[in-house]
Amino acid sequence: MKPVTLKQIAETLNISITTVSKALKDYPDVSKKTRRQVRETAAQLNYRPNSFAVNLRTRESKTIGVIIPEVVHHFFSTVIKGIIAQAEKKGYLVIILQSNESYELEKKQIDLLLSKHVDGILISLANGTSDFKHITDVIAQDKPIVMFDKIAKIVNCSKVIIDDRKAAYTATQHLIDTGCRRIAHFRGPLLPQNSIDRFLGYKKALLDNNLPYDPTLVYICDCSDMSFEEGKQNAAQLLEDHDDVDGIFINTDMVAIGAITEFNQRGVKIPEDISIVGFSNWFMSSAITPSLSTIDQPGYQMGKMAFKQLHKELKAIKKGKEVYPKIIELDTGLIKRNSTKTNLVKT
Amino acid sequence: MKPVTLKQIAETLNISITTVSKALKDYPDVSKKTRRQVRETAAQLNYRPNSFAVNLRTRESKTIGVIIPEVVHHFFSTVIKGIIAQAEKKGYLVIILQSNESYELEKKQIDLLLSKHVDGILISLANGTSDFKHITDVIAQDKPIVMFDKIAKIVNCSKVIIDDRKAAYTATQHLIDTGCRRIAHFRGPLLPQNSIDRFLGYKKALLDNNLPYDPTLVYICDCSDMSFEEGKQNAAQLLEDHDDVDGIFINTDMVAIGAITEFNQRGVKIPEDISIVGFSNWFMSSAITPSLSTIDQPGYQMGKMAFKQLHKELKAIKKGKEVYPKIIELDTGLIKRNSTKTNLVKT
DNA sequence: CTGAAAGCGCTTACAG
DNA sequence: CTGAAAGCGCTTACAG
Repeated sequence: MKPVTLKQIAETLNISITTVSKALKDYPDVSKKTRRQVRETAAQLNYRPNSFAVNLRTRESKTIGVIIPEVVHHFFSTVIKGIIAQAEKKGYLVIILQSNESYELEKKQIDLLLSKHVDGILISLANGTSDFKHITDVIAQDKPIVMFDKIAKIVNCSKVIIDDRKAAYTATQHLIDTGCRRIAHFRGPLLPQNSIDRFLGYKKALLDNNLPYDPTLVYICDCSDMSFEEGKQNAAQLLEDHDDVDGIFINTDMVAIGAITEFNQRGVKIPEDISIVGFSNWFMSSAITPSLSTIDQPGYQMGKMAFKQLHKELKAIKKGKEVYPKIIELDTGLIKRNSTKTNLVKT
Repeated sequence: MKPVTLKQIAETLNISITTVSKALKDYPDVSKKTRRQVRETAAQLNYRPNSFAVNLRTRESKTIGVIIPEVVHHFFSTVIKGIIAQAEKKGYLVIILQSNESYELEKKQIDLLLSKHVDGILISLANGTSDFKHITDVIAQDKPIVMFDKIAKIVNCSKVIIDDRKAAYTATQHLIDTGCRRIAHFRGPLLPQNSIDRFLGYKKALLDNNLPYDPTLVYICDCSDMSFEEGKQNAAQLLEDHDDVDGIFINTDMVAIGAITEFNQRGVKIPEDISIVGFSNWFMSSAITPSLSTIDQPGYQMGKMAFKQLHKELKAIKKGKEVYPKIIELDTGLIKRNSTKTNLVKT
């Protein structure tokens, strides 16, 4: 069954293709009667415009691309959900690609999306990405690109982020406020801006409270598929290295839950012996025992805002207006649960 | 900066567009010299074929659509990962839509994908879907569609599934083998085939072992966002209704983990008082205490196979061959952990 | 080995 | 109010 075209509608009604096209697009210069006839016939024949032809003419695909390091990830899949929902509202379709944290793949995928002529791109950078030419190339082509979560400060485009430094500061301050004095940090990989910022927030909180910063208390984890295991391993290592630690601020909930599991198995009491604050408010954080104090990271909202900003820029470009990159910072909150003690009165 | 076209390359080299096109596509009837020149110029100008024009001519978009009930879901996001990985290998891009378990949305999304002229569709049905005209319409248009996980037996298309009934039977049998005699079931919603099949497998295992089937021991949960909470609630309700239950087979791990959490809080001993088997082998199942015995459900593999089958059909259709729907059944396995007792010798 | 021409299905400036 | 015509960028059957 061949798809129905404008031509067929035109022939059926014995009028021109032009008029059919106009009638369907509600041009004012078509008689009511013709318009009605055309619409009826189109419905009857189950006409669907051929989007390739439309795209070729209008130079719009009504499709955007999303590149994300990892799909199987609660935070990222929540962001995707936000993007898809918002995009659908505005009539956009979403192509999803995953970089597996690889710079090479990310580069290829940008190329792929560009050759598919997506209208714009949403990206969260791979951990391995330290060169940004593939991104600036997109911008140079006048295609809007919006970064979210894992961004590059140096690239001049819109970004949707949280204030990782501030959030980490709050988390660490909470540990201090509840009596911790020797606080370790399980950080993320070295390159990504957000793991750097969380580390800096941790450090600043220590210094502002006149607590010494001790680099041997900082443990790195890749936070990839194995992050639950990494949490267990780091926790075990920490117990071996330092018997005086009384608090840990952990880069991400999954790792924190690994650590809690390890401590539980070894009979280390949380929060009595060691208090823990995680990051992201993964739903399992409230399910584990003890429940995990953590920072709430609004993934759905982030996806939604990222698309909204992209859409704004899309519209601006279409009108030939200048686009000014915008940094959108979403609020985070500290969620106090049972892995930290109740606040002490500040002295 | 306007995109480079074949015309520009042709003008640069003072040859025809035809020859440029042929040279880039490795047609044999182009001289080596011309081919080299064209390739060089194309690279220099950073030529990218306009996919709309190509699609319009070739009637292929090299894009497929995926409709899934929920993106923020460990099993489904794993399937998506498998689909994307396999599709990328074959040069296909993947548009992802989520039905939120709504039949109405699902219908609209099929329409959307069709009007975007995706080459084929992969779908896991919404819980609410009981009419399949939107699916058979796709098939009638000679577009291949492959169902996975949540399928409709009645629709004549390819499907990638597991044998839910058999897996549930195995899970229930394991409870019986380890000494349980009064076994409850937390099942999924009423419509989806896989929750029906899991229920039937549970029932059959009871009957085959001469254990009475008691409908009051079957609890329903929607398994939506709230499924962790549902597990807790059902567990609490079960304790109130029946104090003699010694085992539960639970439709999905997330619900099972909710139940475990509730039992832990109430001091019900697992597996001594109540044994539990879940379904899906979510990674948290091995993290929780006690770790959860469960059925391993190969999500990545399922996504991979679903795309592979679609791709096969795409190629067949292109060659004008007949397509024969195929049912692909993936293996599952019982994973014994600490929420069930060690096997007793069968009497 | 090269190229002129038709055509994919649509949109839109222009003429009447 | 209607329609002939050009053109988006490509592919390919055909002629030379």
